[in-house]
Amino acid sequence: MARPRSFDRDHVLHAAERQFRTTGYNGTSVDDISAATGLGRGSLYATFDGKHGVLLQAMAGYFARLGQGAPQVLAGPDEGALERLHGYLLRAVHGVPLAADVPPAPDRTTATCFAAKMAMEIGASDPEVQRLANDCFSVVATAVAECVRAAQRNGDIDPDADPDDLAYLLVTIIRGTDVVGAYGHSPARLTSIAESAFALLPRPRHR
Amino acid sequence: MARPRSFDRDHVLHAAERQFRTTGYNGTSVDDISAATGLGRGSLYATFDGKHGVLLQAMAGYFARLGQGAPQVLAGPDEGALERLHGYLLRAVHGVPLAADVPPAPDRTTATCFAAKMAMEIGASDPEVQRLANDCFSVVATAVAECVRAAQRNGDIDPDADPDDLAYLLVTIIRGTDVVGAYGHSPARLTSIAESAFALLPRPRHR
DNA sequence: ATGGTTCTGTACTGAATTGTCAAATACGGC
DNA sequence: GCCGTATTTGACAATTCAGTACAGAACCAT
Repeated sequence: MARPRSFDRDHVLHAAERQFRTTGYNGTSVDDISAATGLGRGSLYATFDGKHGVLLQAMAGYFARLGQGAPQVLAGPDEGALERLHGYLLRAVHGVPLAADVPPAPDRTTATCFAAKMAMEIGASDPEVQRLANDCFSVVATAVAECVRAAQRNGDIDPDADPDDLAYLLVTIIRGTDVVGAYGHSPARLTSIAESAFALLPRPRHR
Repeated sequence: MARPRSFDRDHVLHAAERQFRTTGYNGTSVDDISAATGLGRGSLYATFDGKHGVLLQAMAGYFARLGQGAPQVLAGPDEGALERLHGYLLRAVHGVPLAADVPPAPDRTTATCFAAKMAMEIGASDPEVQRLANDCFSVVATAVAECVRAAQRNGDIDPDADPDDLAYLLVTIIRGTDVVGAYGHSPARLTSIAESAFALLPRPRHR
């Protein structure tokens, strides 16, 4: 028995995420968020507790999408595991694959990992942001490691390799391409880097 | 016949770099720079043309250090090339090796690449920053590629591997560890990632 | 010593930003 | 149809910020 919300919470957070992506955290004012989301200042403070709250909840939403999308893309039968890994690596470079059917890359701004960008800017002085960002890393690394294990079971990756170490390395490479992309390199160059990484994966001894 | 400068230009730019590293570009005010460098606003504007000018010149100074340090650490006889690459990879993870004798790592803030941090924050909307950051990338990648070629000549790396592709991948990995470091991971974890990367380098076919 | 030139520090202005508040509004239950 | 409640809106004050201007200080050459 009261006035209901006139906005969709997830939609607002997604718009805020876009804004934070393009202008950074310290580079966006509350008015920017207000303009991007269509919400007034009052509503922003009442619902999300200001700029910082919007960021935390936007990151939480990103994490939720990631935690659902990454396993969905990487999980599956052992036979196709290596190929799934290959596809993930290539697509991740042009935008974190959140689902199998989601198109890969609009532009570079949306291609980089939101958590990585925020962690790089303010993670060192904001423990909550750092923790949320690391959660995003972990959920992806775990899904990748599981896929590596599947590929090992299928005989496509050297069984002596530590799947967790390999997963950390692969996700590190993907994050590295975010940085290289920020340098202005072309998507083709980033693809080439991802292919090089894939080519170096340790194969079984012989046969 | 006039009053000389009372400050050392490089020293000031280095202090500004530290400030930008810790609070980001948009997170630092001119007063912050003034406090960090000891220079008054007037001098800052007269000498560096304000905040943006300070950033550009600080990045130029970083680039200069990089352009001198990276080749110095990586260049040398073919015999030790692989080991130099190994050492560079391990040390780069804890701070860009600017010279052979410079100690590796104070803390994480100074360990990450200054150019990478600035490019990630404002590179997309600041072509000058993006270009300067990419110059930093290029000068390191070139030195790494040269070292890879040396290792190939010495029979330590598969001669069929493209040294430029390999160099891009290696530098991408190093930049990736900057991001993972921003997530809060321990130096030991970053070292482990670097070791994994080194272990995957393509060795010659056999013998 | 002295004058001219450059540097240094501070005060100032206009704009931007943050967080809060109160009045207006819209909806659901009765 | 009416009322209570939560949302929305816009405005407000206090602070911060960037960039400029100006006056004083320091130095070197003569």
